[in-house]
Amino acid sequence: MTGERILVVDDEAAICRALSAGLKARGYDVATAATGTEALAEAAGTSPAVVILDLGLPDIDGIEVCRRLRQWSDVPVIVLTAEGGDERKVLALDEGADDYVTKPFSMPELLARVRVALRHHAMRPTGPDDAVLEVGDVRIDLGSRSVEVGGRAVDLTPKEFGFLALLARYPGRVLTHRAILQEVWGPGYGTETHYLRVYANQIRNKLDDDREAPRLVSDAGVGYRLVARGVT
Amino acid sequence: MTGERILVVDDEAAICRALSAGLKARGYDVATAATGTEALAEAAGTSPAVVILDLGLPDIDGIEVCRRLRQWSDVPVIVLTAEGGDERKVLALDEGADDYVTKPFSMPELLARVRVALRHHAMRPTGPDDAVLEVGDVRIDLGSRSVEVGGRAVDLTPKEFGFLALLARYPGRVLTHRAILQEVWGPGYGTETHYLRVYANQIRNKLDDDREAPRLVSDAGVGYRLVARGVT
DNA sequence: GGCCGTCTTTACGGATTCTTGATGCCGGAG
DNA sequence: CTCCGGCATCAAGAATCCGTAAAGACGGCC
Repeated sequence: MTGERILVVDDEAAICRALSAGLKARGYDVATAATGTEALAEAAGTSPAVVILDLGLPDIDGIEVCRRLRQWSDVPVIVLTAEGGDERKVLALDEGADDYVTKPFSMPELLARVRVALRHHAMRPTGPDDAVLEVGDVRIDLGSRSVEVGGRAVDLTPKEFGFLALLARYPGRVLTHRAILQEVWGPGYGTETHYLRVYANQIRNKLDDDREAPRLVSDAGVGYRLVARGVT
Repeated sequence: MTGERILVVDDEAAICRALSAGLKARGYDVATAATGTEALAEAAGTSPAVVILDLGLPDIDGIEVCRRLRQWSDVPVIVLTAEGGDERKVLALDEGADDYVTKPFSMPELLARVRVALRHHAMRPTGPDDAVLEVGDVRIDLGSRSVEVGGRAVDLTPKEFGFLALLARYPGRVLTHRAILQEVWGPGYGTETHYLRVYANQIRNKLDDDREAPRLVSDAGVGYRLVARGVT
């Protein structure tokens, strides 16, 4: 098969089959998973271009799957579920899902949404799922959520890691206060720029950053960016 | 603090109002348009971060609006409509829409989808925020917010950078005092032309500009413009 | 219940940036 | 020639932003 790889996650075999058939007919390469753990393993192993995810999984909650996926990958996730509750919907979207379709769904529509997801995927910043980011001597492993600088392991808290990993995805580029807050802390944050000062400081301490030429640069009134050591 | 700008396009005033209220309550900056031509003009003029588009417009078909928008902009478009037909849905998504919500819709869900759109837009590599502008020997990197003239790095304050970057976006063209003030200082400013003299002077100093043939030219009584060195 | 790591909040000093006022220059209008 | 408006320049006070430390709040874990 030459098409993009799509991972279908659903515990009902009938739906899995129906989706697979429809997707394969359009030339996609389909993999399936029936449980959350299976889905995460599959995603890590085969790095699909799109994930179609049912929320009603037997082992892990679907939203939790989405959250874990987002920790190391930005593969587009289309949630597909029977539950119609607003809350779940909003939660899923805020936790990293890119789209949300309720059953019963129409196959043409789903296919169109898959195409949208692939379109987004195609114009992504860093190449295909890079689980390890490197900026200068800072090495960030998104899979194991570990960081080392110059070979020395550094232990960061979740928020610190999110902050640093976000900046590392766009090396040298300024990310605004607002963008960082909304991505790391979640929507609804956007004005608490004070958190950023506290965390930037903590990160600089842990990275053993030079105060005169820090790797984590702050642009007054705008935001922060991460640069290789010694570079502007 | 003013949030992201969102353009709402709908010919029913009631819906427009409802959407505006909900969005403004979340801190967004909302513009509205009731027709397709209006929408396209508004989008070109104010470059919103997201467009919410009703398909049932009086003049141009919504999908056509979407298509034309895509010819020069990659702003996320969320289609919002009463029509439930699959074909229209698929067509809209394939013509560049990023999401499709059918009425009646739930406000929390729509807001969540707006957040998804903003997330995508913010993380875009080659957005309008990533260009490198060059005017003569002045090089302006909008991504890292750095400036260099003739290879020498120049460090500007946020307002100085905003001033210079704005002029550089329209090389050789005059921007009026009012236009510059409103763009860099924000709406509500427009008469404080004195700021411009101070900042124009500071910028000229930092660029090491020749007083006889400055790169940053002031047109008496009108405004300022940026030209390549030695050119009128 | 007590312990511990993490997140949130408060406080303050110092540096940068923005604003504002004063002064001098120049060219055009009266 | 003199006055006046717009511009350039300088300088100082005000406001803002950043860095830093440390204490309180919260939640998970034993």
